[in-house]
Amino acid sequence: MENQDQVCKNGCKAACSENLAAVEDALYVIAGKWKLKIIIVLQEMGNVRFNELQRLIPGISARVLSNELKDLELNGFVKRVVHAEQMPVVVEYISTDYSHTLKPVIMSLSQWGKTHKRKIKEEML
Amino acid sequence: MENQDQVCKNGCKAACSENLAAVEDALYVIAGKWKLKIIIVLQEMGNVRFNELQRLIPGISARVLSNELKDLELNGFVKRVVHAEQMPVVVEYISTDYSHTLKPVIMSLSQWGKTHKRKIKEEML
DNA sequence: CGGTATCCGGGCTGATACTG
DNA sequence: CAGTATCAGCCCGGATACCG
Repeated sequence: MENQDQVCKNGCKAACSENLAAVEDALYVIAGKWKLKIIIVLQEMGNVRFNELQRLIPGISARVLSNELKDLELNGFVKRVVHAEQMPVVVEYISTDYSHTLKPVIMSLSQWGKTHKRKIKEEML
Repeated sequence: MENQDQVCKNGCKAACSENLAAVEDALYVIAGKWKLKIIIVLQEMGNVRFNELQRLIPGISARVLSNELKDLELNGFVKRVVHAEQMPVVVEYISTDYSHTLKPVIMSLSQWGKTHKRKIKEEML
């Protein structure tokens, strides 16, 4: 029986580390306080300018927003569009098609966040 | 038409900030480099002891693991079980029922992580 | 408007050593 | 085994000022 147990545990370890690696890969790109939030806002609002973006995401500073946007652009989640025809220059950020592959992740997180908040509130009583 | 645009944008803002808040609530609890990983391992392995847990999660130090586990226990994701009958004392950590409500989140992240990795690999060529 | 440069403080972290 | 204590470094991120 000890043997059976061991066999099972080892099987679990394999499945486990596979999942672990996949989640790690995902987290590597979208982890952090702001990345997902920026993606959400851009997906829902369409095209957004820098300062408006900052206003829509409470608490983020210009420097951090700027850095995050560069990162997101590098990873193909965000496109930076410059309208040079206007003065002063207008810059807009839009979400890419690829960023929409994150929809399931965002939905499940949002869903869980809602039920979690409900649970917390009930516990307060 | 400018008006229509404005109406739409405002509608989006409402929906947006709702989603934003929900995701924020979720991230508040499970964000960070380790939390989800610990939960995954515990869910897949059943009961795991401290040092084994550390081995299963490459890169985590004892101090950090200890802190994360306390956090997770406080938030109801993990149960700490002490088997006092044995010497030296055996401590096991197990995932709670509530932690299983995160399954959809974990699955979507894992799924996305896999396809993302595939995409990255293709881009390398 | 759309950022960047610099300064600076605090917190997280790894390393190491230690305990019951 | 299952952690905790201490310390030093460093990176993140806020505040502020500034630029085209």
